[in-house]
Amino acid sequence: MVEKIEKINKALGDKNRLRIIYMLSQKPMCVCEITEVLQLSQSTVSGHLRVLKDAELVEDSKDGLWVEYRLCQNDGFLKDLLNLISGELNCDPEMEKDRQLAAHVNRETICKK
Amino acid sequence: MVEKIEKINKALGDKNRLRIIYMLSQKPMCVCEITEVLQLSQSTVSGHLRVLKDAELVEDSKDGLWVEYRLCQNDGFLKDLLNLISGELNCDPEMEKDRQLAAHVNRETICKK
DNA sequence: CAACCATATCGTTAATCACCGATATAGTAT
DNA sequence: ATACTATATCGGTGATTAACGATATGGTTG
Repeated sequence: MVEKIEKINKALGDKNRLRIIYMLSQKPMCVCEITEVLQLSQSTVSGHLRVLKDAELVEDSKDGLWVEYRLCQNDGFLKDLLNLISGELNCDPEMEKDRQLAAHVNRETICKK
Repeated sequence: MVEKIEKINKALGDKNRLRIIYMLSQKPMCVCEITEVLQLSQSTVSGHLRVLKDAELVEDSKDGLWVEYRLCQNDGFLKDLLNLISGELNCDPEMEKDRQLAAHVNRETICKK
């Protein structure tokens, strides 16, 4: 349906949400880790994740106190789309920076203060 | 660059622009023909086309009095993306309706009054 | 059960956006 | 040159959106 595609593209039409998608294409992350990398308020990040989840680009699960987010990979169309976009973002230096930060970020360390 | 992808997805994050993209995936069309199918004001359609052109999803050329729009197909990423989305839209009954209207619409007829 | 924690939701604000009618533009035809 | 025509641009309006701080939620731990 058009509305579905519209919603997906709207969700992907924001830089910070693209940053989230790109990081999640590397590994699942919890909200505090994503917040740490993006340097936005926790409520803003939570809002972005809601938009991505509403568009069924992302799904979540509990890990103790944390909520872990990961890319939805069931649908063929979605998988193709996310691969295409992640592939394109690979060349971006800003994404490279996020990727390195994301690789070293740790939920226990972040929340231990 | 992220900004480029962001702009493309923003452009595709609107139902009427998706309708335009889908019609153009069938054949090039001029503004008055697109306007006729979408049933929006001419200025609104012109605005949508500008957004699509700014995102380099679409290009235009003159045909006498008319301006004809077509999909950009040079870039590999863009081609893949547009194929993916047009393919998905194929199953949508609303798009099917647009396609039929678009097939029978004629610039001389529209402007002959 | 009480305190605590990570995350979600709420209320607000400033910015962006879709839409329209009216007008400007630039090319064609008379 | 003048009139006409298809399209682009302008100005305004109501709706949506990204951001924040403050607060609510609901599960975990003491």
